[in-house]
Amino acid sequence: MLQSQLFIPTLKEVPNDAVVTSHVYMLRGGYIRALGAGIYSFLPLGYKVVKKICEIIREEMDAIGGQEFHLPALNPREIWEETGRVEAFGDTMFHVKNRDYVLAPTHEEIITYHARKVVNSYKELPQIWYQIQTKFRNEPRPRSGVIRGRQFLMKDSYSMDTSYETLDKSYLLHDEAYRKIFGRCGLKFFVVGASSGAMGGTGSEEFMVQSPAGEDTVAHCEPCGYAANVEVAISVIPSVRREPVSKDLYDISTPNVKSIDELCQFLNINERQTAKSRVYFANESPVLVLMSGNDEVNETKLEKAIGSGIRPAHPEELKDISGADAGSIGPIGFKGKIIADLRLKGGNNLISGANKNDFHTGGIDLERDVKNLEFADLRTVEAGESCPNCSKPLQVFTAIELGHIFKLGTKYSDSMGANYIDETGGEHPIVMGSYGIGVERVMACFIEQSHDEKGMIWSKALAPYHIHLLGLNLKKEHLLEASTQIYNQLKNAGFSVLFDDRIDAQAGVKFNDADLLGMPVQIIAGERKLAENKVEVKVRKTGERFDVEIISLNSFISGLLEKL
RNA sequence: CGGGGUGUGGCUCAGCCCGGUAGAGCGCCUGGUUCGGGACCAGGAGGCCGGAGGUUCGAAUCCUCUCACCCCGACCA
Repeated sequence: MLQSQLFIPTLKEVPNDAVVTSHVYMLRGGYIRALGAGIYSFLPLGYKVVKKICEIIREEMDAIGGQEFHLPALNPREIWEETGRVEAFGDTMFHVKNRDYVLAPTHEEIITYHARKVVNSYKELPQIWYQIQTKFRNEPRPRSGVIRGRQFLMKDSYSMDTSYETLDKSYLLHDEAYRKIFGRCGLKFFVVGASSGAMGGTGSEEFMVQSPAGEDTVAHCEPCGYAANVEVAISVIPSVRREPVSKDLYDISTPNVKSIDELCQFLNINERQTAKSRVYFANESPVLVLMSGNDEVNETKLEKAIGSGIRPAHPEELKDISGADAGSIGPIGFKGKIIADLRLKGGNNLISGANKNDFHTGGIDLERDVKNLEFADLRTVEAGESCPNCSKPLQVFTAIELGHIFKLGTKYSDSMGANYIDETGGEHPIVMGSYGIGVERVMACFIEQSHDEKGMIWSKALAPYHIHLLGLNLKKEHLLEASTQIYNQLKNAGFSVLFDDRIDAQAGVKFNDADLLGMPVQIIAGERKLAENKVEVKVRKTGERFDVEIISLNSFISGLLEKL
C-alpha cells in the first residue's frame, strides 16, 4: 500500500483528551478518532488491526465448532422484559425514543429467543453460536479511550447443551480457545476465577492483562498462576504476636493522635501492637471492625462476613455511637457488634482507641476483654504477601478484563422457555454458557503491553502491515524509482508492506511516523545504501539494524519475519 | 450521580484575575534553500473565543444558565 494514498492523520503532539498510553498512540498514529465520549471511529489503519483480531477469534471459534451469526443491534424491548433485564441493566441500557426498541448491550436474550424457536430435540445439541458485533452500553463514565466505551465491538458466543456435564465441555473448549486467541495476539494474560455476578450461573473465569489503565485490582502469583480480584484475594501472613503475660487494661493520654502512624510514632511501637477501629452500619446498627495496624478494611469481605449490606458510619455519627471521634475509637466499652480481622486472633497487649477523645487503651487482650468477638478475613491483600497456593510473594496490580467466560446454566432458557426434548420425551431447559471478548480491548491492551517512548510496537499477528518501507529523499527521481522498485519486489513476493512514498516528507518525519505506527520491520531506502545496492532493515522492537543487499532482501525479510 | 478541571484556527496552548482592534508554536498553502531522526528563509490562508441570556458605550475577559469533553470517586455484564 502506498502511504501517500492511505489516510493516516498522525499527530505530533498528545491530544488533550488522551491519558492512557494506548489511547494516546491510537490517536497520534491515526488509528482512531473520537466522535463523542466513549464513541470512536476506526480509521483505515485501526480497522485493519481490528479485522486481524476478529480473524484470529473467528479461526479459533470455528475450530471448536462455533457458528457465526449476525444479530440485530436493535431489539424489541419486550424480549428483554422476559428475563427482567431491562430493569437489571437500568440506565446502562440504551432505549430508542420513538419506538419500543432497545440497543443490545449483549445478546443472551436474542440467542435464547432463536433457540426456543429452532432447537427442539437433544439431537440438535450441543451448539455454539457466536457473533462479533457492536454492543451498546450507556456507561456512566466512559474512559481510557477504547477500553471503556459506550459502543464497542464484542465477540460473544453462547453454548447450548443438554446437561451440566456437557456444558463443562463447552466451557472448557472456550477456555482453551481463549488461551489460543490471546496467545496468538501476543498478549501476556492471566486468568482469574470470579463470581459470576449479575450474569447469573455457576462458574466463570476472567481473562485479564496487567495494565496501569486497568479498572480492577488483582493479586497475582506468576509462578503458580494464582490470581484473584483483590476484593476476594487471600494471602498467608503471620498473625499478631501473643505475649506470655497479658497486662491489665490502662489508659494512655494521646493528645491529637489520630492515625495509626501517629500512634506508633508517639508511643514508639510497631503497628502490629495496635488495633485500628472502623465503624460501619449494617441494617442500621453499628458494627465495630477491628483491623491490625494499618490493614485496610475490605468492604466486600466485610459484607460477606456480616451477611448484609454495609455502609461506613458518617463522622458525625461516631461520637453518638462510641463517645469519641475517629482516631480514638476502640473495642473496650463499645456497645454493639464487634468483628475483628483474623490477623488479630489471639492478640494481647494491644493498643486501641479508648472511646474518649485523645485517649487510647493499652493492654487489650481480645480473648479476655472482648466478649463474643467474631473473627473473619476482613483485610485487603497487599503486594509481597505470600501466595495461598505456593507461598511465593504475590504481586498486586491493576488489570483490564479482556474476556469473560460464564456457565449460565438455565437462567435464560428457564425464563424464556427455551427447552429441548430428551430421549424419553421429557422437556428440559437448555443448559447455556456465554463467553465474551472485548475486541478493541485486545487492541488497546496489546499497545499497553507493547510500546516504547516513540510509539506502538506491533506483533506480526496484529500489525496492519508487516513491513514499513521508507523511501527517503524521493524528490530525486532516481531514488523514487529505486525505492518503488523495492516496493514492487516485496509486494510481488507476497509481503504485507506499507510504502512511505510521500515525496516531500523529510527523513526525520518518516522515521518518527514509522516508529509511531509501529510496523514490526522497517526497511529504509536511503541514497547512500542504495548506491551500494543495499537497504537498511530495522527491527522496530529491538532497534537492531542490518544492511542488506537488495537481491537477497526477500529471503532476509522472510527469515526475519519468521523469528518475530 | 458527587468532587475537580478544561472548552480560544486542524493540534498544543497563551490571553481572562485587572473589559478596549484575537495571539504564539506546530500543521496547512505558495516560492526558494535543505535532504538519515519532526530543518530553514520569505510570503499567505484560516478563529463571530462551546452555546444562550445578561451587565456595559464596549465582553474571549464580569454575572446567570446551559452543553460538551477529561480526571478522581460511585457504578460496571
